[in-house]
This record gives sequence, structure tokens and C-alpha cells, in this order.
Amino acid sequence: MAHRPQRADARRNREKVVAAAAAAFAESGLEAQVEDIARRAGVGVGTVYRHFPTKEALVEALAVEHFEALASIAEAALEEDGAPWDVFAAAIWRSASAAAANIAWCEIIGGHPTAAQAASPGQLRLAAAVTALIGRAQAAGVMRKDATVEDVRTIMCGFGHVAAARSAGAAMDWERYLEIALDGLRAR
Amino acid sequence: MAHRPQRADARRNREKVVAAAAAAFAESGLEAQVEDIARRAGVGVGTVYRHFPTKEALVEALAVEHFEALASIAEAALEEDGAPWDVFAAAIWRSASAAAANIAWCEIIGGHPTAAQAASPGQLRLAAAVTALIGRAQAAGVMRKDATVEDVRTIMCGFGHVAAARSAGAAMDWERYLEIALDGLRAR
Amino acid sequence: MAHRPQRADARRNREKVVAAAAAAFAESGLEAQVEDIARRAGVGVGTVYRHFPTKEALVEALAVEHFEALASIAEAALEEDGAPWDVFAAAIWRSASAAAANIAWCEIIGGHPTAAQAASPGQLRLAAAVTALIGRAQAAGVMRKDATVEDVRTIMCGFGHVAAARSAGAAMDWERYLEIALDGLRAR
Amino acid sequence: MAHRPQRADARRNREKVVAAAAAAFAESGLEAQVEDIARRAGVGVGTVYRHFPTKEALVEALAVEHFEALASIAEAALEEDGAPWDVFAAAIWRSASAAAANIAWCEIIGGHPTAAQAASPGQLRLAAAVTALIGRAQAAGVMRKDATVEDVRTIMCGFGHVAAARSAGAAMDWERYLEIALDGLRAR
DNA sequence: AATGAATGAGTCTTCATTCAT
DNA sequence: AATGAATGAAGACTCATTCAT
Repeated sequence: MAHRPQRADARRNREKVVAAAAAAFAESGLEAQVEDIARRAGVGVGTVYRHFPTKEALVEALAVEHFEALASIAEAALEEDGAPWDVFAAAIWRSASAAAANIAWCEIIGGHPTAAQAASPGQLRLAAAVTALIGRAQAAGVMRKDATVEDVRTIMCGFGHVAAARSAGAAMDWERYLEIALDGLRAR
Repeated sequence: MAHRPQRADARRNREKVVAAAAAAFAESGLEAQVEDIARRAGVGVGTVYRHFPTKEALVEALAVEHFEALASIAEAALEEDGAPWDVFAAAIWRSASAAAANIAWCEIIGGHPTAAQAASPGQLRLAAAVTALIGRAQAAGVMRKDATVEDVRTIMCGFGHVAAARSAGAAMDWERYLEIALDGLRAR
Repeated sequence: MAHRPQRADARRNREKVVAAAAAAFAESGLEAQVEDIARRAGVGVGTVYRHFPTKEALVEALAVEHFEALASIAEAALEEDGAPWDVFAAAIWRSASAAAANIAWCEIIGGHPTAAQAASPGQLRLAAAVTALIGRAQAAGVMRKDATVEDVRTIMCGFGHVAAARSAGAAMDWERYLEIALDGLRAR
Repeated sequence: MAHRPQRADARRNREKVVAAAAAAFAESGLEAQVEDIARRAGVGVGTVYRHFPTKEALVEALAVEHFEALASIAEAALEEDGAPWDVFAAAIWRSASAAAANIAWCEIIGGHPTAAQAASPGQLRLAAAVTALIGRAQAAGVMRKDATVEDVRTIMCGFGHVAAARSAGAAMDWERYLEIALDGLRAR
């Protein structure tokens, strides 16, 4: 019971670490260094390792968080009124905008073992919400019949590389990418 | 003239290095180690460095080679008879198949400074041929009017990530990716 | 205040590294290897690099330290009573004795970019003190009128090679070198 | 007997190598690379190694040559008329000028095992001639009685470092060095 | 004999992770 | 629990020397 205050401290530290890691990974991608993360968080590396056994685990935690955010976006879309296609497309655009700014996420999405393995609650919620969005659009006849959540995931995976290339200075246009890919999902 | 035999020997070694590098990069991506490449080629590291001043140069050489291959595919397509869309699509599928097995190429495409900077002859040939293929398809009214080579490049960039994800063990389906992306390029 | 003990530990290690580096450089000259320095210090290479970003920086730090030592010798001489020439000559002899055992210093003195560029406080103090010593000797009429600090530096530069040659096993007599060079600075 | 023409060829090659090595060492010091020497000589590295078992041996050969040159300078001085001191000093200045342009020689002189060990004919001739020059000057009462060939060698050793430092970009003045050192050898 | 391609031990440096304080 | 110093296994690259042609 005497631990409570310390736990609060520890939880606060954990949050600082997560926030710092998010910033560092967003900025530098997965090559961000643990030491840099600790510095940003204002803690020692040891503290980072107290909360996360490996750098990998930190990446995973962030991925989980990211999927939560995406799930929220998709779920919010489900609440919206509007033409099914527009709702779906808007959700994709919102997700993409959120992701584009985050280099690490672009690197991870789809390809990283971490993101692929863990079927976190967020991922499940995301899948469910996206499935629903897709279902509605298909019911309305505006999305190709064979489209699946997997397809959306695949497209977002590709998106990651395009956005990362842009961040790296290449002349890549992820807005254009989305335009085309979404058109590919439309019913003809 | 008298020193051909030596040159032949050196050339053979160079080719062994290139082949080994291609294999190593294809398997492990850009993080493949020079020492590993040398081992695969059955030569010492020094030999690798005799032919390529840096690891970077080796990557670049391979990229150049790859673009040549893609250019040849595209140019061959130009010679083919057939419906413009089918010819275009077939070229993309062939290129994709060639690239999918090569992790390094997937990583490089679009994002890597090396591949982005050097406008190698191969890249130029590739761009020209693809432009022509696009033009024909547009003239036939089967491709969206606003499609450009850049779009194709962008789509292939995305493809790289999807294929790499699959190589890394993720449940990604690049064939499906292509299906959708190509549909996105079709005229509606 | 609470982290003094750690700092003390680190400082001790830093000192061990500096001492080890001094020994290694003294023995082997600038070609001394970082790994060897670490081994002598009883630490890992990483520790060496924690304290000094590059081998070069280590050399520089040592040079700075050495100039401090020389400056202290020269300044101490300024406090001494005695015939101006004797005081000057004694300071040179003391400096030379300190330097003779250190091959790296012998290599660095005068020629090395590191030592040449950084006008460290020690170098400035040294120059000032030597200038004063020279001035006194000139005022007393026992040193050639045109002698300057530069001359002393030049002589010490030459001394470095002689001492290093001796260390390397050549039959070089730096005591004799100093005798002659100092006589060359005397007023006739 | 059939070998004659080839031997002539080989000798010519050897000379090319020596000349190239002299140039390379003069320019870059002992760190000059064997490959560079071969390139300058217009031969393969193998040819360099056919004539000299190691780089070290090449350095040694050059040192031998250099001592020959210095011996000739000293012996020529012996033939000259003029005040003994002036003749001696002029010989030193000439030797120094010849040496100053040669970084490797500056590095080697005195300190290098090679130069120190081998008592080549040139070194013996040099020693003899210098001894004679010193003797004359002492007889004329213009050089300190205790001066020896060793002293001259020591001074030239110091000179090497000063000149090398100058070559490396430091503000070192070997002319001034010689002025002072020679004054140190004068009789008072 | 000549060539220059091949060799590979050796060098500096980085960074995820551990551990003494 | 926190700190940050220490660790040391890599990894890219160099260059004197060897050896097949």
C-alpha cells in the first residue's frame, strides 16, 4: 500500500517514455535510439528498460496505441451520417494523415513482425469497424463486392512506404496514392 | 589484348560479387553485411571493395541493374500486340514479379536516396517506355486521363512495402494489391 | 547533490582512461589503438567512447593536459629566484624531461593539426609565461635579442623528434640536443 | 646470357620504382601507399614487390640513397675554399634544403629504425666528411670544441620534425631553427 | 618477369542492453 | 525505482602483401 505514490510516479514515467518514444520514432523512424528517447523523456535509459524490456517492446506498445487511434477514427466514422463511400473514404484519409506524419508507423505498418503478430484489441476494433464501413459501402453498391479489410490493410501498408519515401525527401505524393487506391476499391 | 584472361577472371569475380550481393540483399534487405556478401561470393571482403568502393555503391549498381531489367520489360511490352490495357497491366505484373522476391529492391524503390538521385539510363528508358504504354492506354480510353508515370512509380513504391511485408512473414498479398491499384488507374 | 557518488565513479573511470591513453600514447605514439587503451584502463571500448567522442578527441584532451603541465612548469619558473638564464633553462629542461617519455607528445608537438589548431588556455598560459621568461633573460642581456616564444616552440618541436628517436631505439641524445639548442638562444 | 635484355628491363623498372617511391614518400611521407607508388612508376604492385620484399625495404633503399646525396654534399663542401665555419654551415643549409622538401625523409631522419640501423656506405662517407668539416672548424676555433658528428645528426633529426611540421601546415620555421641550432654549435 | 586481382587481419566507431550505485 | 555509466558484439572499410595468370 505504501507503494501507491511510487506507482503513480512510475506510471507517469512510463507515460513520459511512451510520449518521448512516439515523438522520436515519428521523427526518425525505427532507427531512433533508445538513448534519445530517454533524453526526450527526461529519464535515464534504465528507466526506459524498466518499463519496456526491449526497444522492440516499446515499438510494439506504440503500435498498439496507434491501432487504438485508428480504431477510434474508424469507429467515429461509423457514427457519422453521410454517403457510405464518403464516410469510408474520409476515415481512410484521416487515418492516412495521422500516419503520414509518423515515420516509424509508416515503416511498421504491415511489414513489421510486431504489428503483424499482435492482434491487439485496437486491431480487432479497427478490423471490426472497417469491416462495417466496407459492408455499408458494399450494400450501397459503391464499393467493389470483393473488397475486404485485408485489402484496406494492404493499401495502407503500401501507403506507409509512399509516405515514408516522401518524408525521406523523395518526390512521392501520398495524396495521389490514396486517390488511386481508393478508386481501385470503388465499384465500377 | 594480352591481358584479357586476367580481365576475364576479374570480371567473373565481379559477377560473383554482384550475384552474391543481389542474393544477400534480396534475402536480407539493405542491412545485408558486406562480409556476408563476400562469403557468398567465395571471395574476401577486399575483393568486394576492389570492385565497389562502398557498400552504397554496390547497392547503387544493383539498383541500376534492376532498373535496366524493368526498362527491358517495359520496352518489350511496347513491342507486343494486344489490347493497350492488357499490355500495360502485363508489364506491371511482370515487373512486380521480378521485384517481389527482392527485399532490397522493395526497400529502395522510391525511398532510397541512391535510387532517387541517380537518373540512370535505365530509369530514363523505363520512364519513357512506361509513358508510352500509358499514352496508348489513354488513347484507347481505357486508362484514366490524369494518370502519369509518377503515378505508376508511386504505386510501385507502395508495392515494395507490401511485397517486403510478405517476405517478412506478414499476411500481405501483393497480387491483390496490384489488382486494386491497377483498377484505380483504369478509366471509369 | 545526490548523484555525486556516480559522478565520482565515472570520473575515476575517465581518469583511468586518460591515464591508460597517456601510457599507450607515450609508449606507442599516436598509432596506439583504442582497444588497447581500453584494455589498459580495464574498461570496454564503449567506455572510452563515452568519455571521448573520437580517438582524436582523446589525443586532443591529452595534448591540452600536457600544455597545462608545461604552462605550470613555466609559471612556476616565473616565481623562482635566480639568474634569469638559469631560470629559463631550468624550465626548458623540466619541460623536456616531462615530454621526453611521451612519444605521442613528441609526435604531436608542433606538427599535429590537433595541437596546432586549438589555442587552449594552457597553450596561452604557456606562451605568456615563456614570453616573460624570455623577456627577463633578454633584459639581463643573457639571451639573444631576437629570440621569441616561437623560437622556443620550434626548438621543442625539434626536441620531440630527437626524444622520439631515442624512444624508438636510435642513438639520439636529447640532453645534448637541448644543450646545443639552448646555447643557440644565448646572447653571444 | 639470354637474360641480359630482361635484366636491363628489370633494372629500368627498379629505377622507375625507386623514383616513384621517392616522389610519393617525399609528397606524402611514410604513409604513402605501395599501390600509389606502383601507379606512379607505371608498374603493378607485384613489380614493386619483386624488387623490394617489403615497403620497409623500399624506405631503406631510399634512405640509403638520401645518405649518398648528403654525403656528396658534405664531400663537395670539403673541396670548397672558404672560411671553415661558412663551409660547414653552407653544407648544413644545403642538406637541410634538400631534406625539407621530402616529408618521408623528415620523418625518418634519426628516428626510424631503418635509418638508424643500417650503416650504409653513404652514412659512413657522410660521417667522415662531416667529421672533417667539424675538425677544420674546430681547428679554426670557430666551432665549440666538444661538437661531434653525433651532434650534427641530432640537430638534423630535430630539423626533420620542424620541417615536417611546416609541411603539415604548422607555423614552423626551419630556417630559423637552423640559425639557432648552428649558433649553438659555434664557439663562444 | 610483370601484372593487378585477391586476401584478410586490423582499425575505428555505434548502439542495444546490463548493472553498480 | 531511477540513473546513466559500462559493456562488447558488430559492421564498414583500409592496405601491406601474396599469388594465379
